[in-house]
Amino acid sequence: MTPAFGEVNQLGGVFVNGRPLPNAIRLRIVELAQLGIRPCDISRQLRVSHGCVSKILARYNETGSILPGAIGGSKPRVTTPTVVKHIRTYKQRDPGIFAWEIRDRLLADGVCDKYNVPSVSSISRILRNKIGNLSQQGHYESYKQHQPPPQPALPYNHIYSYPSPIAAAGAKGPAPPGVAAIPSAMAMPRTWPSSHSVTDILGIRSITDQVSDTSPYPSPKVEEWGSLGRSSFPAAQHAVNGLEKSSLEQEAKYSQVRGERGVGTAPRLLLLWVSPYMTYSAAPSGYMASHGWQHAGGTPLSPHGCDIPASLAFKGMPATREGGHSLTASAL
DNA sequence: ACCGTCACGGTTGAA
DNA sequence: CCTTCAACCGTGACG
Repeated sequence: MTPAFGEVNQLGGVFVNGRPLPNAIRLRIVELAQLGIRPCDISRQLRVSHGCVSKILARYNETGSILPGAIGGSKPRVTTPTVVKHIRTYKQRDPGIFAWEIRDRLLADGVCDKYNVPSVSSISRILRNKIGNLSQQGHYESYKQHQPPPQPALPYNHIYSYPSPIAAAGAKGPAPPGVAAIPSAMAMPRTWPSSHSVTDILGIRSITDQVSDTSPYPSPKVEEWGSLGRSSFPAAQHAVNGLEKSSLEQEAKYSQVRGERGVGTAPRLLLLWVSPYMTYSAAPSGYMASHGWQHAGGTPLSPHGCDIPASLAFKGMPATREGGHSLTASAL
């Protein structure tokens, strides 16, 4: 069951057990790190456990992606790409072929042996799910690729206003075959937006500016996010319209500005007091949706590869709009 | 004080 | 449909 509410960690941050942190936060972690802020301070500011900060940064350094890994599913056990290809061929040649006949042929043609031949039900599923009407769809390369998920149900958690666990870039492990792990061009984005103030970068720059919902910053760079994902980013669209409201409201009740200033140790930082919940605000989804994230939905360029999102060329997350949030910045 | 690592309890989604 | 199970998650604790 998807918990409607997250839990609160020791630092006061909200999280949903078992689910990835929202991209907005992940991104922020990387952004802050690139500003030279120490992980421990990032952890405190964003209220994310240091273990998590550490993990996200490590992953980012390794893969260039801020995205979480792909969750769930399973690798094909018998339904390998080769098998699928053969099945497709059989089906094309004889559209009326039965699953059991396909099975026999796989054996007869030596595509499979009796130990790894797919069951009839597996074959049926393959026909249904992967081959469908065979009119086109020639690609089977990415078994993990989500199909065009028709309006996904509500995302796991309204707290995370942005939709969907972006199926992540297979951020983990070795880059998928054939895909350069990190396209140098985007790998290590040191490109910062022209603005240099921390607040700008952090995205608080203008809560006020945020009113307009198209990105306040017609950033050319944001687009790079488009290369995001090997998988779809299905919910992006609907999220924008659908859920954010409610999630915002929900957040709103949580947000409160903390009076304290915590982080005693980092006098040099500009402290950003963001309600811990703010990061869960809707803004990011709007942001993403309005920029290229939708990529996903459509044509993942490189089905499994393009994990690498990209440069963080980001002009700062729109932190929040809608008044419900508390967000204050205080300098020390 | 900081940070890397990992057990834990959790979710997800293809098979 | 339903169940399995291996993938991933972030936290929290340890060293």
